[in-house]
Amino acid sequence: MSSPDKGESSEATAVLGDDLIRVVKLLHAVRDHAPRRHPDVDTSAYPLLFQLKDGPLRLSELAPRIHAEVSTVSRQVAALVDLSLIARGPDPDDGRAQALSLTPAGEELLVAIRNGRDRWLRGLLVQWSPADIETFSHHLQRFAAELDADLMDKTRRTDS
Amino acid sequence: MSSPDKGESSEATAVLGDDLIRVVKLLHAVRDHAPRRHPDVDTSAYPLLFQLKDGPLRLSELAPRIHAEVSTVSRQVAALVDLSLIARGPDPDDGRAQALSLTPAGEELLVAIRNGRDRWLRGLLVQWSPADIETFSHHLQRFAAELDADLMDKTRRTDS
DNA sequence: CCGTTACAGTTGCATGTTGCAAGCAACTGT
DNA sequence: ACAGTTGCTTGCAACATGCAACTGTAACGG
Repeated sequence: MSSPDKGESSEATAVLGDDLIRVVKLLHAVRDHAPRRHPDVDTSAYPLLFQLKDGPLRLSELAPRIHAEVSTVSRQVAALVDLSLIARGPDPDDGRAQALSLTPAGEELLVAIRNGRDRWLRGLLVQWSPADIETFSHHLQRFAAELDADLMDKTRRTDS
Repeated sequence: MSSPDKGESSEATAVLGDDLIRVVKLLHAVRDHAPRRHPDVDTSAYPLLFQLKDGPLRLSELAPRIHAEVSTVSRQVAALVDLSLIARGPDPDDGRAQALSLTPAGEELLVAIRNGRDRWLRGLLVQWSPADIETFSHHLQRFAAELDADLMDKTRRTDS
């Protein structure tokens, strides 16, 4: 504590870890102050909407993508269907399954959310140079890829 | 979608936002696969330990730092006291308050957690150049600062 | 010096979310 | 046609959390 051992080259990742956690915590806290785009839609529903952005998905496909249980997602989907934000379509290949897709209202909400977040981020980073933003974005993307691979590895090992 | 409108300078933050959320989600998911350093300590207790790293704190000081209610933290603290990971000391200035501090066992656990996370991160970033890690860390730190300021601003405005 | 108000922390209660397991319906292979 | 599997829903119980009421201590004013 008394002597800052900056000399250790291994320290880099340690401090990175601290900041990583700090950012996660902060983002979580900020989320509670974000303006509501829709009175009845909780932020926990956003990931669902985002996943459906690129086309219909089955429930069983949707659940693992948001790292949640099927039963949980089933309930969340039910709520969003009641709000007419997503629709259950028939799956062409399987009568049991359902093809979940965004309704026009759902897409609209998704755009509103994304725009709002974008506006907020832009305000947050006004003082950043475009190059810095670019680099940060690139690193973040790469980091996400590493995480994804790591997680894939870990889940595969557990499922064995 | 068909035409990649990279020309729009505003697009940069939008994609950054997506990746940001993606990383948060992934980190959350990875957390569940992290090895347990202590059988009875949940990951939700880690923030408490980290906050006490730099010296004793009152409960009322600790709670806002981890963005939680006093009552919740009170229970979490009670659990950790039972495990002898943190200790309640008397506050020199105020008999009602308590000075929470890490016990030796608590510090030991904290070090173990931090080391484990560091090892994991280092493995995750083996293919990154030290320079990239450095830059990423720096940007992350700066981003955390922006977030902090934003959050401070928002909470202050709400409390008014 | 004593009474009143303010503050630190704890606990009871109600609420909301989650995971597991059982159940139902539909598909697949023999 | 039948057995087993798969996709999804729902009942149940456990858990964490926030709010409000409570206990005990300190600070303030007469």
